[in-house]
Amino acid sequence: MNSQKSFIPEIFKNVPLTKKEVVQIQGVFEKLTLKKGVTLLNVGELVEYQYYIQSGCLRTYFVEDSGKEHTVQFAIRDWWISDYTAFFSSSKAIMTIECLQDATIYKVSREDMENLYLEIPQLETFFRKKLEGAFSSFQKRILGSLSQTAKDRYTSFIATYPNIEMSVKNYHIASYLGITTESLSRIRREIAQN
Amino acid sequence: MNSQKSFIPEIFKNVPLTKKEVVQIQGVFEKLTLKKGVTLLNVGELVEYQYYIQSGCLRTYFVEDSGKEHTVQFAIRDWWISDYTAFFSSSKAIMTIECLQDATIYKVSREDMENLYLEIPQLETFFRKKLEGAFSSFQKRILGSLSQTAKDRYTSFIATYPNIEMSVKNYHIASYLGITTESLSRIRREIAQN
DNA sequence: CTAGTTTCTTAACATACATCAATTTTTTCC
DNA sequence: GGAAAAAATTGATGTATGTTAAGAAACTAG
Repeated sequence: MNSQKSFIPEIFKNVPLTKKEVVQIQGVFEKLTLKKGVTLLNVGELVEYQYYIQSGCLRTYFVEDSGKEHTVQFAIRDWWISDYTAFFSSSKAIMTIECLQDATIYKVSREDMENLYLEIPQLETFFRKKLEGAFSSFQKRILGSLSQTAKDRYTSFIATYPNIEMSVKNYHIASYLGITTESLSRIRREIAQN
Repeated sequence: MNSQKSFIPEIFKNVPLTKKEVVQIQGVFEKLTLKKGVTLLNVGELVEYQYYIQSGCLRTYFVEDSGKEHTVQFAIRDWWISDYTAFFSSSKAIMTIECLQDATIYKVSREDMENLYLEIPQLETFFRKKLEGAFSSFQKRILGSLSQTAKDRYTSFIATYPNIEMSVKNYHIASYLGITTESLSRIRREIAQN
């Protein structure tokens, strides 16, 4: 039945794993295919899973009382996504995860991962390092929001994430940068002119 | 000589450690006492250490070309501090760490920690969970900067970190919130009046 | 291919916060 | 305890980005 190559070595690149370990890890992952527009996680739901993106594009966003949306994270090929604040504390989602482009993803529960860490410590190291990278990115984003104009933040965004820019709407980018779609439009015009 | 109780169980609260492990860990930590005003890390220096705060108050800040300062992190009792982006990648500091109140701290190198992780996996779990918490805080801060007014961010700040507010200058808080000291002053007046 | 819907753009006006320039208050330290 | 330095406050004015409202452009689905 299972003639296709395992996706596990692809996810855990550079992590040395025995065949037995690959099978064991594979057992706790579940494949999902998502259509554009689908909601993967709703506000108020218990967040038990995080998701590895094999293809497609998703975003996590927060909705204010006023109805305004704020994109916290985009994810494309080889990224992970969840409402991490809720995931880490096994609590209820305050954010929504939406599929922006048809996607193939793998889900895994926090509980299963924590159990695997005990048996395969290099998995914990793998995720710790991912987390260190994400921490640095967030810090950079905070610094940007403190020190850069909207135009500079947009320019950095498209330079840093050209693949994301391609697959999302401008108003998604605006809600990630913390500006209105109208302001982004003006910024784009300004950039196009000069 | 060493009649005082080890500080290690205090740092790694809730981590089960044998006496031998405590001694081993203790061997890679070094105690420092800092006077208010001292700079612990300068821009351009290789970042090999992170620091655990036993008492006192420090901050990490970034200086723009224009000279404007942006506080990225405060740290008080039982917090850790570093220029983490540089620390995680063993590269050069882009930020400065400054002592704001006389402090007693413990420093440990990334290399020593990574080696300890291999022998004492529960230390890696401890730091991974710290990192998860820090990740959530950063996410919350990004959401705040996207969705809240300066006044709301200030109110949240003093509610969340009353102990920090006590030990730092208003202009430090302003530079953390991403506003000028003049704006913070107006916000404080407004709050005092109502 | 066309009608309807979604997304993007533009313009006029509003507002939160920044800037500049004093002045007052608080802290430091001899 | 008083002079000097540092920090906080205040007012007048400027600016980046938001808001509202409309229309143009780009998709989507029958």
